[in-house]
Amino acid sequence: MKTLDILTDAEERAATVFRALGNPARVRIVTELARRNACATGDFVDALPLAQSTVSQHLKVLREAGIVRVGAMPNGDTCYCLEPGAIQWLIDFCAQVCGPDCTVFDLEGAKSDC
Amino acid sequence: MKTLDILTDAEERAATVFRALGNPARVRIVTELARRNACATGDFVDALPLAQSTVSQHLKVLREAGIVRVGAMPNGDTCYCLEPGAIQWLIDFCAQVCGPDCTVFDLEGAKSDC
DNA sequence: CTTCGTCATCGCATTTTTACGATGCATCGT
DNA sequence: ACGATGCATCGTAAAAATGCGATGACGAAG
Repeated sequence: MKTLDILTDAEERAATVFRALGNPARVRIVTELARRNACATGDFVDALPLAQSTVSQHLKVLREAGIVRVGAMPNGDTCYCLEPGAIQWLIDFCAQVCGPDCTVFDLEGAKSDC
Repeated sequence: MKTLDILTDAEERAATVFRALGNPARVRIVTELARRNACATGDFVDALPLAQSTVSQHLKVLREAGIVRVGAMPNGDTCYCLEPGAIQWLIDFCAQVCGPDCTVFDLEGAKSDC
């Protein structure tokens, strides 16, 4: 993919986060994580019809996009949590793109140029 | 990519929209569209360091993901607008995933299992 | 020390995405 | 009728993503 260095930092980051979330397995991982607060890798392997190595890859993508964080359970097991603020940042980005109150212009609307 | 039919409809749609937005050029197209309300294809070609055919492809992806809508200017030229509600839907999805007030759990936080 | 359980990473095959030029196809002005 | 203009689509090449088994790393349990 072409680098496209005309983008703002926010746009660049948004594209990265969007891409990371743009996969069914990874969306599921995130929703699962939001629901259960913290999961071991194995939990995702159980919850998804994918091989362990594949799930691990997906977790890596989410980690590198800053959506997910690895930690350790009290018992020492690895665990994944949502990166605090990552989703909120995305929401803020979207809201800002759409304007203050997310006004979207309709083809029929008075504000439209179409 | 594996079908992963365990996903809810919302998750499925979210993954599609995320994927469509997960590209620098397409993020730029959307922000440009939000800023200028309506654009002809040529406007994007001017604004991006990409060939016309490539831009057209990106617009197709955004169309098929329901993020963008084609219409016609008063003078008959084609024009693109943001699909009303598409971004808002995404915001709502994210907000819902995170919980009512987007509570995100920190590794150090009292609510964390880590 | 050895074994087992839990993950990450590697290597590879397949599929998908991305980008481009070429081509087709309307519409507009002349 | 004719040549521009503005786009979409096609065909194709290169790059990236996806998925899996095999392998390695490493602490727990025995």
